[in-house]
Amino acid sequence: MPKSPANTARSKRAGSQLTPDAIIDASLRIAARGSEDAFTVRRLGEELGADPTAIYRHFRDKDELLLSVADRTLGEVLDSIPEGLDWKGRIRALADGSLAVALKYPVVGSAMASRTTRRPNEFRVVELILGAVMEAGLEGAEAALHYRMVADSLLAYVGQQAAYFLFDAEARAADESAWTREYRLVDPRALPNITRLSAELAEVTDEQIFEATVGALISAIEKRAETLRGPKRPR
Amino acid sequence: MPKSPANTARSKRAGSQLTPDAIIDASLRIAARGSEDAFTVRRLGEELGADPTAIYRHFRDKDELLLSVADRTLGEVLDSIPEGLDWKGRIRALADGSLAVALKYPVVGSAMASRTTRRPNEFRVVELILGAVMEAGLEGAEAALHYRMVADSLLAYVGQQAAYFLFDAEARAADESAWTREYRLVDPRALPNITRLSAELAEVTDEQIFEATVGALISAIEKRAETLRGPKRPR
DNA sequence: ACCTGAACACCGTTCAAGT
DNA sequence: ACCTGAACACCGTTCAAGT
Repeated sequence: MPKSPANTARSKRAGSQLTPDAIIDASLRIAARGSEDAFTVRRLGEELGADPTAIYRHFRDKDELLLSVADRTLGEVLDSIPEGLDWKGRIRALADGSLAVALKYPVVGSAMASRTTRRPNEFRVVELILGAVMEAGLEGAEAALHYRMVADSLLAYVGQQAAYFLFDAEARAADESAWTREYRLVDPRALPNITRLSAELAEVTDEQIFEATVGALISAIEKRAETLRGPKRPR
Repeated sequence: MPKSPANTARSKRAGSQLTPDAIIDASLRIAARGSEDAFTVRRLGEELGADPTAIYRHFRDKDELLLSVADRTLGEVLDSIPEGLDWKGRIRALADGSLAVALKYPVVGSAMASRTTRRPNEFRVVELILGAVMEAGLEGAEAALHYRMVADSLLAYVGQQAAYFLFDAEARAADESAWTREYRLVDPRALPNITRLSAELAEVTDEQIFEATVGALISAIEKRAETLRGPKRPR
């Protein structure tokens, strides 16, 4: 903050002072551009108006930067969850928020899906899911197991969606036409089920699939809690 | 097959004749080495005893090669499913087989989890799952939706497991210690659920999680079929 | 104390040249 | 008709040199 005459106009030289937060901000701006802009160290330098290698002064390597970026996006997910929901509502809100944020920053969502960030917001998510499964009626090892089921399944699903979203538009269109076109042209003798359902297969939407998946996870928790609560009662 | 004196000893020059199948075989050999050996075009050339760029004579690019390799591994999964199982058994066998094969060839499993190969064995897998959900009692749009739920969830889960397996041993160990160590050192006031369950969290196994996830998918199908079959009957 | 820029060891892919 | 090998346009990261 000493003399530096004007650090607004030419941001390159004078007011450089890179900070971890500024680097994370720039990373999110690039990530939000999806498949239009690769998330590279050189691109990041450009976005910051600094030398590409400057970030190594603030993060050990690209992986550590990505973990920090991921934790920030986890914060966005947590902020999107309203207060006062019951356990099912909280899990649904977490699921919807995770998908939305993963599709907003697809590079982050796809790269971090199989990772553990071990940063503050991750702990808050764990706490949230554990609270939900305990409110549902699970305890101890059962609560821990079902937390992992929800967390791992959701993260995997959302990560794959983000990875798919990262393809450029042409590659995605080719994949999608598989459902609408190629499944209709299949040998009816060898593949009778596909033949019979080719029209219905083309009409399933991503939203329906996600809703069914999240619903399956919630039902599993509910059912397990019921079984443990009243093991005597016949069905 | 003309003169070529000896194509056994020095496989490099004489008996070159690369074929797509030979390239896929070599790819699987490299993929099976997991994190010990990167799956690169140059490594593939080495494994084949040929110039790295020779594969471009048989595959448009690395992505197309990977899709072909993936379809071969799908064949391995299908071959591992025994005859005569009921629908639940077939889905479980498919799930177990997919996980096993994805962990056997982690590069393939992780790269292909968000893709559609549109090759023969993929159609056979679709046919199998559709048959299972129809045997469970679902039809039309419901069968199509639940097929997608099973396929997408399973593929995502298995793909993430494979991606995680691709880290080298040190990085994995660091991630695992998070469960056993860092969760015990958390602020009990801010994160009471984690504090209470830190011991149980450390003891959940991957096998339990996968079993719970697959069970949740099967239960969801069963429950939906029940609801559609007898909509009148009260619970 | 932080940033720069050349350099290194990698990638996937193209293309003229060989046989 | 297929393979070779130099070359290109990229990567992430290191390190001596600048300020």
